[in-house]
Amino acid sequence: MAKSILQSHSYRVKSKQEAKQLHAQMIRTRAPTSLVLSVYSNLGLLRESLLIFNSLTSPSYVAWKSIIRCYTSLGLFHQSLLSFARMRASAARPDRDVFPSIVKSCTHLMDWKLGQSLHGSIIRVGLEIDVYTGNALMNMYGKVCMGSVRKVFDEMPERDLVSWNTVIAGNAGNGMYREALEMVREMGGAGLKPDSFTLSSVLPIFAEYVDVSRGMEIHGYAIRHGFDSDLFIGSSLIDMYAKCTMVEKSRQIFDFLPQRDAISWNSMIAGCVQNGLFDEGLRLFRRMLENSIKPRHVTFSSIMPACAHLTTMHLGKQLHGYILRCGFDDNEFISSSLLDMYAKCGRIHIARRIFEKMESPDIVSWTAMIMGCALHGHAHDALFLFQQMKVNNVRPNYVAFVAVLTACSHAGLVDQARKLFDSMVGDYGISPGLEHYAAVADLLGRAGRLEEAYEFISSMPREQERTGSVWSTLLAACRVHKNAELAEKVAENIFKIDPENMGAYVLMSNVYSAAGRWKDAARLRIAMKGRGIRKKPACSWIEIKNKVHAFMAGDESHPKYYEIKEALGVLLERMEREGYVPNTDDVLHDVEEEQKRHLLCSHSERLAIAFGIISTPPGTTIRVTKNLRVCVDCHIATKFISKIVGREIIVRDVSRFHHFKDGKCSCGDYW
DNA sequence: TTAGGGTTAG
Repeated sequence: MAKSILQSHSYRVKSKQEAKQLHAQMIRTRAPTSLVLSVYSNLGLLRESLLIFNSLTSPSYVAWKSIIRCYTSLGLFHQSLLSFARMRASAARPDRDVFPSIVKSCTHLMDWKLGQSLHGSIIRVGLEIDVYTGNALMNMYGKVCMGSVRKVFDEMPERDLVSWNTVIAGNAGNGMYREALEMVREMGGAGLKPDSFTLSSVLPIFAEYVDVSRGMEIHGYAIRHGFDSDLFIGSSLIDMYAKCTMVEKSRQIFDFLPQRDAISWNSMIAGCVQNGLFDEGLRLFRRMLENSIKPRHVTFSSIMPACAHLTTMHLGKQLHGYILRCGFDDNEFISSSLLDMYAKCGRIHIARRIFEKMESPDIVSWTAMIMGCALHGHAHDALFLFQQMKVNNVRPNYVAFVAVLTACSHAGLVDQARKLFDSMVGDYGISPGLEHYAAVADLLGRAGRLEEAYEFISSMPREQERTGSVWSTLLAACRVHKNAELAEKVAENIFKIDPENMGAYVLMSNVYSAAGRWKDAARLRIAMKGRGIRKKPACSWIEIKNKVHAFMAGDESHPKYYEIKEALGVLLERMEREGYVPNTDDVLHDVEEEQKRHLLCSHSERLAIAFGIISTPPGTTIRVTKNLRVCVDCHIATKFISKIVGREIIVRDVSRFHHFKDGKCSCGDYW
């Protein structure tokens, strides 16, 4: 009697309060305790469930089942498996409604051995035909062996929507995109319609393919079926559009989501950062915190590249502190992004320390570290790391070769680079891209092997990749080696592809000036003006007491301008006494020598360095960042300055770091 | 019993 009352009640119980009331009623009617237990466990009330369970001297099958399912649903997978073992020892036989939970626990704990033996038990008791059990098994195999997923799926006598979704997710998760999409089609043939689970497996595929038109088809389907306000679909859509470079669309979806969790915030933040909207990414991150959404580990690896690209150390350091407090510092993704940030912000030693603490660095960690060395001109460290990486059975990929070739190109290791280039193609079958060609071509050119460089660039198989920037490196080399003839040939190639290439105009006009062909130089400058082409303005900045001070070339707007100018005057006098001779080669303007000297002194990096010197105590390291390459004269001058004021001056230009100390620079004057 | 977001790029 009591039992039937309870059974009719139990599925309607929705709150703890109701459950308690029912419990009281059950005690009065002397209902079986295992039923009370199932009411509590279905609500995920572990404390209440355990109180009852532990009072049982010999728990029934129903009692075991309840407690196991309660553990699994709360994510307490170890306890769930432990209870299962105890249940078996007590001779209670497992049945259909306990296996799915157990298999799920196994899956989360990645205990594949136990999972397989469970599969054996399931077959022995003939439960492999059960849909729920089969689905749980497929889900487990989806994380280890797709072959087994197919096998279970093919042998299932009955399949439901979850079965299809599980196979599709398995295929998608294992990079078998074609198969996944094929199954979505087949599923329609079996009379089942894709639901929100299906879509959230499919959307990341189109994100990966950068196929926005098919992504939009899915978006349309989601709208028609009311899935577009689904939290999961929302983040997949945000991600898909962002990966297809349509961040505005991502933002629209984000702004209109009825609710947002940490993952939707993260998708949006990552979307901004991946598309170069670093400030916006950081703004959103702050807003996320203001909204009391706790960042997850993924959030940190998404936001860190923003600090790296903006070279804002103090922010990156704050985040590092946060990461340590959260205990996320052993996460590979976070470590890689952290070491990259430190390297890009000039702290190569900290980057190295983080790298060395990593248990098993993956290809990205190695590459970030190699790139960091390249950035700081530590070419031999980079080459050594590249070897070590291979010894550790990490196979170099496209990006790794970009990094190691960059290291060579920053140190003038031309033959090393050619060997690496050949090995990339011959040993690893990687087809070289623009970046690889650019690095080698740059090296050949600067080594004076101009014709070889010309042939090398001309050998690029894909014409569309022979861009202005690849040719420009050679053009710059032609200027240095004063080969006006080849330069003209190169420039012709550039203007054919990219008639607006401002850098090429400037370089070519420099080539003509250097060769004394003033008329030609003037002709080009007029052409530039006519086309409205202007040089990218130079800008340098320095962080003093967490405040960024920016200087443009010839900038007189800084409140301390007169002190800066005075300091530069004093420095110039001392530099000249030490033997400094201004190098006016880079000064394009047709002006008097005296004015050229003045122009050099007003270069943005020099203003920033002088401001750093007068704003910090003696001995403090000066760190300046510049948006273009350091000019030849400023490089010479900074070496003198470092010696005169006895300070280390670190300048990060657009491609690398220069560490100036005692009158020398870490780049060995090769940059 | 099924789902979404992450690190490296002259």
